[in-house]
Amino acid sequence: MLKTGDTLFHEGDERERIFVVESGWLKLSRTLSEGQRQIVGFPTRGAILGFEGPLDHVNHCEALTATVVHAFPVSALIQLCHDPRFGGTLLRQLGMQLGAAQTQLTSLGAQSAAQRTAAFLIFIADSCFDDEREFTLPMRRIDVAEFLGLRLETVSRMFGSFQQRGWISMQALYQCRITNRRALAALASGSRTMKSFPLPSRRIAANEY
Amino acid sequence: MLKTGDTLFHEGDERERIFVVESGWLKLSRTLSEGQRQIVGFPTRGAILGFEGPLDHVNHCEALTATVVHAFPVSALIQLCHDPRFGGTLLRQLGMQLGAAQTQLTSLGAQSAAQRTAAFLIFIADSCFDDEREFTLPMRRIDVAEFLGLRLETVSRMFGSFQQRGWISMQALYQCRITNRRALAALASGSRTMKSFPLPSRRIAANEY
DNA sequence: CGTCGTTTTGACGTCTGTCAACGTGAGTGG
DNA sequence: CCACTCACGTTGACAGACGTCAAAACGACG
Repeated sequence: MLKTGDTLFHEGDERERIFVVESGWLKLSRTLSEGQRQIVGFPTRGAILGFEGPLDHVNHCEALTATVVHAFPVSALIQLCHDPRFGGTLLRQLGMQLGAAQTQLTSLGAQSAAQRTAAFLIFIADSCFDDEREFTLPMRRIDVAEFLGLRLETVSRMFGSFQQRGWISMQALYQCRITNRRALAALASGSRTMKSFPLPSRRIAANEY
Repeated sequence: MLKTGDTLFHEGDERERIFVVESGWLKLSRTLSEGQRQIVGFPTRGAILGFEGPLDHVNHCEALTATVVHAFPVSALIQLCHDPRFGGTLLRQLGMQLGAAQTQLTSLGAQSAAQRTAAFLIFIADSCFDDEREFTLPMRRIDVAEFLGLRLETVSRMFGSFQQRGWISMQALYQCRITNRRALAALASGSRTMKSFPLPSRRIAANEY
């Protein structure tokens, strides 16, 4: 049981337990020698935490929202793995997390700032559907930036462009509604570029979805 | 048993088997809709291949050198997991691969072209020590570039800079010797930047390590 | 020697980072 | 209730790293 801002474990801590997330959002990050940070993921329900290295924790993990996690000693997880009911599930979950990390690799390595931001918005929207098409960003701009490998100013500009084009609308800083999913998806997939959507002279009506 | 250039599986293929690498080098990659590719890793001895997604292969996998892999049906891998002798090892291996992907994420998101290239050279050198301090790059420039999220021209320029500074020397296109590991490591760790190592006016002698 | 694929090198453009100023909203205390 | 502060976000001007495009060099192979 963690509340916003609580740290579950630090980079370099000796690993005593493995965690499985029951509910809520966390952020998993690494720090390079001189202040650069990279967020490697936003674990949520079902994620296995603390199994990325052989001995010590290689990531820092902190709660973004109120969060419930279950703790297991490493040996218990391995025991659990021998149980025919769970072993396969565990392996599969780790496989999924590996696949997700690789997807993020592709995004960081091969996509522009606009593409990454569009993909990110769609991903978050799909993960936390508060309402019909409105959702609450569980993280701040700086976290988005460090996840996407951008500067927060760049993220802010992207959010701005998307609003100008009428693709999203933001009632409050963390309240977002996607109003043109198709355009965002086209951008994220790379089938169109930002420049191929010229800036409209007028504000686009919110019903053009 | 694969030879250079053989494909082990394609992105989108139905997954029938999981593979464990016995020896050799492969490359694991993804293609985005419009021609962009990202290499997500260079699996070698010990790596588990094909477990990154729930059903179909999400990556393309191809041999860079002559390679030996063992194939298992998915169910067999899960059975193997129930065996106390292997379950823990399997989980740990997947955890390691996840950790490696996250490390690469950090590199792509937070480091400069020079840093990534330096870290890559050190990584490869440590993985394939043919000789004392000389090794054969198992992949071409384009593969390095797509792994590091750079253009091949940029990789070529980085190799060039490192040679000019006397940090590496290349007898042939794929024969590399690290002659100043400390400088490369300082660059990779971020404790110094490229600009803080001014270009020498003369060629540096190879014994300055 | 000629061809082909790969790598290197150069000139140039642009995306994104950097730095700085300004805006905004929440919380606090007078 | 309002002034003040502080953290966070937005916006603008500018610069630099890296991408893009094109040509030349290089090595392998017939």
